[in-house]
Amino acid sequence: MTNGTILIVEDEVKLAELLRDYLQASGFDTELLHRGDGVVEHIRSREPDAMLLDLMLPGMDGTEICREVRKFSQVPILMVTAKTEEIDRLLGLELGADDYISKPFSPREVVARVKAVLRRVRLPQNEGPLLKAGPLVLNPETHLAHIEGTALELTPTEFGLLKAFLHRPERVFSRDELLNQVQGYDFAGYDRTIDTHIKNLRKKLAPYDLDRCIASVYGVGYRFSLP
Amino acid sequence: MTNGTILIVEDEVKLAELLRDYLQASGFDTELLHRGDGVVEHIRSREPDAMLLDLMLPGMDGTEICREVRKFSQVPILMVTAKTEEIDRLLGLELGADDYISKPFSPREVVARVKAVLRRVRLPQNEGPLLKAGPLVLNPETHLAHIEGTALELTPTEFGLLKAFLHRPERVFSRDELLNQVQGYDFAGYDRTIDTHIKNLRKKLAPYDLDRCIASVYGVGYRFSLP
DNA sequence: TGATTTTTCCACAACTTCTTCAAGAAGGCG
DNA sequence: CGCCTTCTTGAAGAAGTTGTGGAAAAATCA
Repeated sequence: MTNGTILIVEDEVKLAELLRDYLQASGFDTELLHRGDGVVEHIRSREPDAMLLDLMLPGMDGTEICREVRKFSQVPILMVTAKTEEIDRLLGLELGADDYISKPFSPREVVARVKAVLRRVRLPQNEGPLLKAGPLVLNPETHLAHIEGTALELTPTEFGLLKAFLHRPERVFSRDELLNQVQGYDFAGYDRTIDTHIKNLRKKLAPYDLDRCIASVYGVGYRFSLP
Repeated sequence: MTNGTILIVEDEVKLAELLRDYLQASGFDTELLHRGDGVVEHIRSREPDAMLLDLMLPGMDGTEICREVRKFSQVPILMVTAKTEEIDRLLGLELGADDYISKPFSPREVVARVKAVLRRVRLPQNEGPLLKAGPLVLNPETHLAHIEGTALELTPTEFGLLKAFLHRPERVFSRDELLNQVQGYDFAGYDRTIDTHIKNLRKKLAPYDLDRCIASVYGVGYRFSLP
């Protein structure tokens, strides 16, 4: 299995081959181009996973390539420039590159940054621990709740309740357990407080006909289950 | 704040003290050892940020120290040798040192090379690729922020906040997490300091209509998300 | 050092959420 | 069916959280 394919666009052949060797040693496939013209077509047809793009190229300028590619692809682009000072200028151009590396660089560093960019790009895909039940989706990380694409506005307590329920659907929770879960500590007050929260939660779920998913178990507590 | 702690291992006391003075003038903390034995233990317990290591030492040889240290630590080692010709031999030994300096040297040069080594070592940790969200671009390496081509003036704390946010958009950060992220350590004081920074950050983002990207999540913390 | 920037702290207002309570509805049981 | 217990629900005050301007303290720069 390969970590991905990296396109190297660099007119200094020796340098390009050095990068190729290092990237291959790290488990990447590589493709080499030594001129700027043809790069855009290459990306369109071969669809590499990332591109190392030298700024100064015969045939077609790196900035131009970047702009063209961004019209149709979000492929990660790492721009290689001759001088550190140039990076600020390039940033101002809003080319849409993902990283800028100035020469001279160590190949090891380049590999690290390619990996970093890929990691970042791929991150959003492997989603975190989502809690789902039918059309209902809870994301503990973002503290957002959705039903069929529309956001559900929940208070912290309501969110905590639903989280507990979705974590163990069908299971009956006593009021004490729910309070504990939601407050993080033992609550000494009125022991029917949770009823009110359940009420409010049901009200918010009602428009989606999900309020009846929260069933009360007489003398015991509450249970969440899909119809 | 100090730039780091440099361990100087050099048996000529006068020379060692000269180096110490120059390094301290450049903002480094220093530790001096005049014998080879005990260096390995010193590194293990004190964990300096880099070491200047003379080759010829009473007690334990520099090459031997280098090999021992490399068994457990990647601390940057700058080897100091009596003759230029020796460097080639040392290179052949594959000691794992990061730089070789031959006597006689100017203290100024040594400081420069210490800085260079530290920069090289720290780079991969500190900087990552560009952080982007919509029109907003953060460059962790240069500590510059841009929106639509114009620079955004941010204080270190504001930059750190935005960095944390852009690193994980959508995710909710608690105030503790944000403080930690920004200060690098646990902060015990007023627990709403972060609110003020958020306030200031929002103010700076407002001209671009990006202030509403920072949403407060009641009872939890703050979240950054594009509209 | 003095000037400037940055960070921290505070207090008040505005706002959101939580808790409490009481009355009525519904469930369980002989 | 009666009686008792448990649940639902609306309303209102209590409690907690956040936004904000501005001042004090600390750090940084020249």
